[in-house]
Amino acid sequence: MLKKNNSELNPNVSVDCVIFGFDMENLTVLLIDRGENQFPGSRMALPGNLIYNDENLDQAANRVLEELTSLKNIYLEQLGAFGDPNRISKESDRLWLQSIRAEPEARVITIAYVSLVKISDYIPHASSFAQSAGWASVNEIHELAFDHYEILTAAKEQLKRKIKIQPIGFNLLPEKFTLSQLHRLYESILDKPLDKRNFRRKVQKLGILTNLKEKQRGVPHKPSELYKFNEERYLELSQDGFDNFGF
Amino acid sequence: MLKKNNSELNPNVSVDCVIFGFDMENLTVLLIDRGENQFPGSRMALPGNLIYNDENLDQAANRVLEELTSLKNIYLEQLGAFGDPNRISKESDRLWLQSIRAEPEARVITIAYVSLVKISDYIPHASSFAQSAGWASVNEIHELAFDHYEILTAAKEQLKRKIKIQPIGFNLLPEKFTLSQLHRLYESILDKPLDKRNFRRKVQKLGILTNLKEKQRGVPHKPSELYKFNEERYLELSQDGFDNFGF
DNA sequence: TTTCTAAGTGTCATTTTTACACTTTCAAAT
DNA sequence: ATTTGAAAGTGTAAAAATGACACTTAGAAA
Repeated sequence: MLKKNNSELNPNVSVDCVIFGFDMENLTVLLIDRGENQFPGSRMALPGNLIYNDENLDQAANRVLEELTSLKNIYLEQLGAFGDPNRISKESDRLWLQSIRAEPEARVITIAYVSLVKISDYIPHASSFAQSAGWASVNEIHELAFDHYEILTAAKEQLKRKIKIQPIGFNLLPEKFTLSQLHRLYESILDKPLDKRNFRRKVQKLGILTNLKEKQRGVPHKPSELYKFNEERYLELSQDGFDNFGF
Repeated sequence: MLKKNNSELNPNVSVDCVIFGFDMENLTVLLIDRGENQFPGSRMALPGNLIYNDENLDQAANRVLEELTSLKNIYLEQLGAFGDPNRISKESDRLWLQSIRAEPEARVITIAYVSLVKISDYIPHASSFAQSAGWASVNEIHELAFDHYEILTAAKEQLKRKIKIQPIGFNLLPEKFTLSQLHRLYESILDKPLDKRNFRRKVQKLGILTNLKEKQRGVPHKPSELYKFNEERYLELSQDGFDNFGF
């Protein structure tokens, strides 16, 4: 194989996944740990990998997501491309690439994806080159490998924007959930308090929740009623331009 | 130079630009013409080109935009990445690539950008490989080269979404414009009629228009007052979370 | 039976939205 | 000079949405 320097190579293209979860307290994101000693300061990274030559970008993201979480048919949406020529040139990042990539010096342009998963469905397990993987509270993260912090920030903004317009938040909750859980989810994504009564009124008026007529059990306070997201109803309403959750 | 087939090559990465204009009647988009005979059905394409190895994606988009329109400091925003392995495999598209690319068989992943320009500022001229370039009414376009029609569709949707939230529409109008022109612009982007009085009330209440106290001249009807976009005022208002144009 | 905790509930004032039709001003034509 | 055509510009009332606000209830645990 011919050795080339990076200016002779075409760029590599990767996908990186911002996989959000919700632990009933805070918005969380799935990170891989690159190991204790080698990468001081930014051990953690978003999961991602190079794309295959015969798959499209969505397929690549789904594949990487499945390799990481064993989850299929998950909400997944492209965030955008990140391609600064220097995005991989921090010394610790270069060392890591040397250990995992065939062309460690090549420029890497990455396509970021955002995914929302029910945290309960996810069985954490390390992937090939991650020493471990796990959830971290989004607002406790201040540094990540490469430009992943920038990607995470953009993902949070996209999520804020989208959740006001489409009922994607349900992807983060279990099948059965309480209005209070939904309320806390919106507060943690929008990062501001929302009035309880106004929130409930608004959500209920949308008409896309089914009251399961079933109560929480075992909680040391008044038990909440359980609801589920009514997708059929949502699709009906979507027909005639229903696009505002307005929080 | 070693000859490689496409599965041995890393992908090429390009930028394609969806450059919107407004001719006071309809939303338009800048297309290049690949020539009469060779590419029946889809002569027209979005302007775009391969990125350089030492520039980031935004720089590449700005460069390509300037090469095409000689315009600088233009509203420009990333739309997303399009990377289907077959996006360049239509026969007519392959022929064209053979005439302009060093690696015509390589997979090309493109990063699409959306740009808004004042049509009056643009002096159309053909670029290196375009026989000509010019504006086309967006809703008269039904086919384009590669996956460019798909990109255009996504760009229209992004524009619809954004114009409801940020005052980017002003980028499409001349410095001085009438409320009716702004009204028509919004109608043509949102592709639905908007009530004249309600539209005016809403826009005026925003407080980001300066009335120039100056009238249209020479029109065969009551002349309109002219306005300009007040950017300073907009930035002030943006401070405390002003983000809804709500049309 | 008391205590703790979160669930659940209604009203009123303000703002926003929607629907709707006639008068005004200019240029061009007669 | 007068008429005509064409778009500019203007107000109101009813309905809907929003925002602010505090007490009662149901269950588990002590």
